[in-house]
Amino acid sequence: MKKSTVHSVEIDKQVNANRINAALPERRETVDMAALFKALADPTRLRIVQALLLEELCVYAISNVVDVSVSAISHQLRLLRQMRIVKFRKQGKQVYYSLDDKHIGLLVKIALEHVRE
Amino acid sequence: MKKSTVHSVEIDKQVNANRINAALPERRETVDMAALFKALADPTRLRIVQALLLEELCVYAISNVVDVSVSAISHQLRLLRQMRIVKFRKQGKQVYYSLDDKHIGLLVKIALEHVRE
DNA sequence: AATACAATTGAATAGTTGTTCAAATAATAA
DNA sequence: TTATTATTTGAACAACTATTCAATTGTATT
Repeated sequence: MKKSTVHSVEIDKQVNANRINAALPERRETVDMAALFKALADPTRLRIVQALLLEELCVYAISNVVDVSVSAISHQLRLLRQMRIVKFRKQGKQVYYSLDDKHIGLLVKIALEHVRE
Repeated sequence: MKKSTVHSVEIDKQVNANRINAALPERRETVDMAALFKALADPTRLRIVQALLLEELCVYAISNVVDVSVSAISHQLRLLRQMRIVKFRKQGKQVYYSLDDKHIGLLVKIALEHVRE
């Protein structure tokens, strides 16, 4: 946090903190970035995204690939929809989901390289 | 999940699920990837990482930059240490932290591009 | 209209997470 | 040694998350 002392050492540290903060993204951007990472931070959601990187799939198919109940998948798809990571189109009784973001594939690719080292 | 019906439609869906799963990373890898994203999925931790991308910093300095208590920062640094995202060196009473991962910078860069659109 | 199928929704629940607070280490200075 | 500073640690707590279950909606088929 920050002490209320006013020694020059404290002031220096504050100046340094301000200097570094000035070089960082705005807080709002950092919060948004964290939210993006959070969308990929769950194995179920990440598996959904990985599958959709390959092809468009309906909810039931996703449920089969990920091996998680249709209801749980639907809940997670809602989150991914709200984050605008996936989009969907309805065809008959089915709802087909696909990726709605060009950066996701890159993020997933780099993360995979990371864990394979 | 998966129904116990044995109609050919069900079998087809299962075959499809297997085909897609075969093209995806192993489950263990997906779990590790999700853990990596999770490390970046909190504003406090992400801010720490962003700061360390610029320069090595001691705990107190990080606390000032991020504007979160030293204790909370220390707890988060422990997580980042366990994930091998940061490393540290001790110098006198202070502990200096720096990044220990070459992929992190790229992930953060792409995420920033994403939120800036 | 009635049935079946695909997907969504809301409530409930167990498990997880981030912070605070107080106490404990560790290293240095007096 | 005692005091001071930097950091870590553990317990506690509120807030959040992912799944399950039951009920519901929407669409197509009979």
